[in-house]
Amino acid sequence: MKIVTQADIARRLGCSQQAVGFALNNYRNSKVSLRPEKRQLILETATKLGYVPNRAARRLTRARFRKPVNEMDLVGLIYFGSADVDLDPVCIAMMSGAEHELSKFHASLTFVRAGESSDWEKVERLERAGSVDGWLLVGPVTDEVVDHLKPGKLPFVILGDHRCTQPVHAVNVDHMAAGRLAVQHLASLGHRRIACLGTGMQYLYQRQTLEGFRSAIKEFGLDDDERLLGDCSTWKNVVGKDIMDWLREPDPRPTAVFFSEPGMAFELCQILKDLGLEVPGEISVLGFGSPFPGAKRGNITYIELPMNEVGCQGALLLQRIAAALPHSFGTQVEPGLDSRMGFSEIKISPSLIEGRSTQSRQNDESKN
Amino acid sequence: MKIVTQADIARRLGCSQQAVGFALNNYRNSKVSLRPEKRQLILETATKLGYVPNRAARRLTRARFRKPVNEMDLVGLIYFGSADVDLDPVCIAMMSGAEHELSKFHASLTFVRAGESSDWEKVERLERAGSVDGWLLVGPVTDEVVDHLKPGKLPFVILGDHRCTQPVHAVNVDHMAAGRLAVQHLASLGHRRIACLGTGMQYLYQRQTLEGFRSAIKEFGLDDDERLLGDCSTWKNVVGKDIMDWLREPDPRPTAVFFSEPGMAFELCQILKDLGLEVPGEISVLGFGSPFPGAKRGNITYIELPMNEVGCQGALLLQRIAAALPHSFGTQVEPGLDSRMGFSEIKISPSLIEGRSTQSRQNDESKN
DNA sequence: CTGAAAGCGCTTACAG
DNA sequence: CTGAAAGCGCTTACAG
Repeated sequence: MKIVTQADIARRLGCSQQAVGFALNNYRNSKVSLRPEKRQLILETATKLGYVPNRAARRLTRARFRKPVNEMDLVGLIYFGSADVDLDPVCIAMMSGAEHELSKFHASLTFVRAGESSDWEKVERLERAGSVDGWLLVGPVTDEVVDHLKPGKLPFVILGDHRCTQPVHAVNVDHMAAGRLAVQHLASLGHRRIACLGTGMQYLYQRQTLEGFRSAIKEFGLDDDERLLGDCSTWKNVVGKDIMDWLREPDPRPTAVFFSEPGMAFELCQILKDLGLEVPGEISVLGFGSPFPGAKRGNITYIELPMNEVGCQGALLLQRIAAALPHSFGTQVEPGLDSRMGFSEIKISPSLIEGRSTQSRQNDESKN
Repeated sequence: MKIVTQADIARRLGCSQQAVGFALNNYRNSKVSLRPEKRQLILETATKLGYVPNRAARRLTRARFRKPVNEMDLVGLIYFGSADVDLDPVCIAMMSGAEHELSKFHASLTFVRAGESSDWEKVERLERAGSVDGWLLVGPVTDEVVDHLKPGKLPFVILGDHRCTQPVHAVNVDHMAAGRLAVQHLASLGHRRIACLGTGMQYLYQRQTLEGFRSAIKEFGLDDDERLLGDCSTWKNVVGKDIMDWLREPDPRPTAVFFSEPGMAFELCQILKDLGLEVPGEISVLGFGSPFPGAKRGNITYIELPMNEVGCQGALLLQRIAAALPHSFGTQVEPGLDSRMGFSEIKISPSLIEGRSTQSRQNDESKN
């Protein structure tokens, strides 16, 4: 594969190499001007010859002018997690989304796994080798991690749940909204007694989901009964046992259950069936999460957590931060996005995917 | 972060920049020679100042001499799979292994998702931008994919199962050996009637596993009974139903079941329990796969498919192929690894992780 | 407005 | 043996 250069195009058209570079890149501070037709001709020739800017050369030139990156072409995704545990599918979904978004502006994503502290060397090497323009962080990111990254001066954005107390750029799913959406949907179907079954309050997302759930219950004036909030953290071991006990407890029984833990609603439906409860006839089930095994299989209504979208937005935010860094020349800095810029905490709204597990009886019959 | 260059080191020591480059890289054809002490001094200074070779500059220099890569620093992993399906954990495990191995020689891995044909543009752009040194391919790789990649002249290695008919460099788990290992382990525990439960013969790995299983059954002179080979492709819908029927069918009943599909042995144990069969008292269970949810939870003996290792070995193979490409100068080419080199099909052996689901009764009691 | 030049950091070829 | 130079492809500053 022959590498096509700006010089090749210039030779071909009998113009200067600089004119080609200018036509292709629109150097912001260049005093060069080109007639539109000529510009057009250059662009056409470039595509015809299959010109792709050489990343290495660009990078090297950047180094010369000690100019911070304003168009990233390589973003590193640091995955924090021990090497002997399988990669979290949620993190992988975010990675996938980020790659998709980056590819739109011809940037790519480098995967870096950081399991132990010695892996910081990898990260630092990439920074020193000048081959990465910014970082996306996924996993249990702590203040310590952030402090480690700051001296490198590269922009970074945290994707998903994290454990930082200092202000950072971050993108995550709006878990409060998810809890609220669950209630809102079930309430709109006429339910007034809605149960919420989770696996504890250990993680922030669990507390946030529950908070959203409870505030919506109050807001809509539904049954605010403590006994409707269940915990099934042990269900993995004793399949169904504790859940059955809990389901028998509240009187009257709820007409709908929101299962606020990703991906287990399918099993819940089985258990309800075993208990002799018809879904959705006697009890509606609303699931939660993405990726969600069994959602299609069981045709379950669920709240989708768009983790791909978190990755996409993270990549975009990183791009924005980079574009806002001060340039070496006098271009106007995008207002509010330079060093005085506040840190962005972007929240992505969940959406609801309708299945049959929340259909009212009439609808169910009319469709059969 | 200040970038430290060879020139910085040279200035500091009052020697030539070329001497520094030579000390650090051992340019193979250079006529330069250095006194060991001087060399040592340079290396020490380099580490003290935190010197890391600038990738972009290296790449650019490579372009000058039109020399094929012999030390890769950026490998692209192309993941073939539709964008709306979650990433396969098996592929992700291979990616993780590859990244780990690459990081050992200071190379990194770029993730490229190719779901539709338009994504070829991404791949080609990376090649034309000169920013990738080789490819690792995961997913349903076909001859068509390979043909698409060949003109780029970059070395590539396929990881895991694929659908190519032409000779390629590939690394995969040895599924035949997995089937054999299952029988061997159970036979060594005294079992003579071993069942094998899978989910069909659709995929090559399924046929291979079964082939290994059957050949070992014959080899060890165990019960070679067709009825011991079960299929539960429908079990996802009708939990347990068909499997129960099948388990009742052979008479006498098997004393052990090898579940030849990744990751469902835990559920199988539940079903056996429901059937009133004690594990491992009345029937032993041997699982299969990696990642394997529930293996630890259920303390199940299983055959581990080391997908990480597949990734590692793939990265190493790619490195070897690159190193064997002809150089522009007269260095000896590693024998048998240049263009006349055969294509490598590396098979990684699975290993067995012992749990309690295959313990004999005596052992079980003695441990309680 | 256009063209020639400088130089990023590196590896190699060439001259003393 | 050592040193100065060439040049990869690009972006920017400088001169006509």
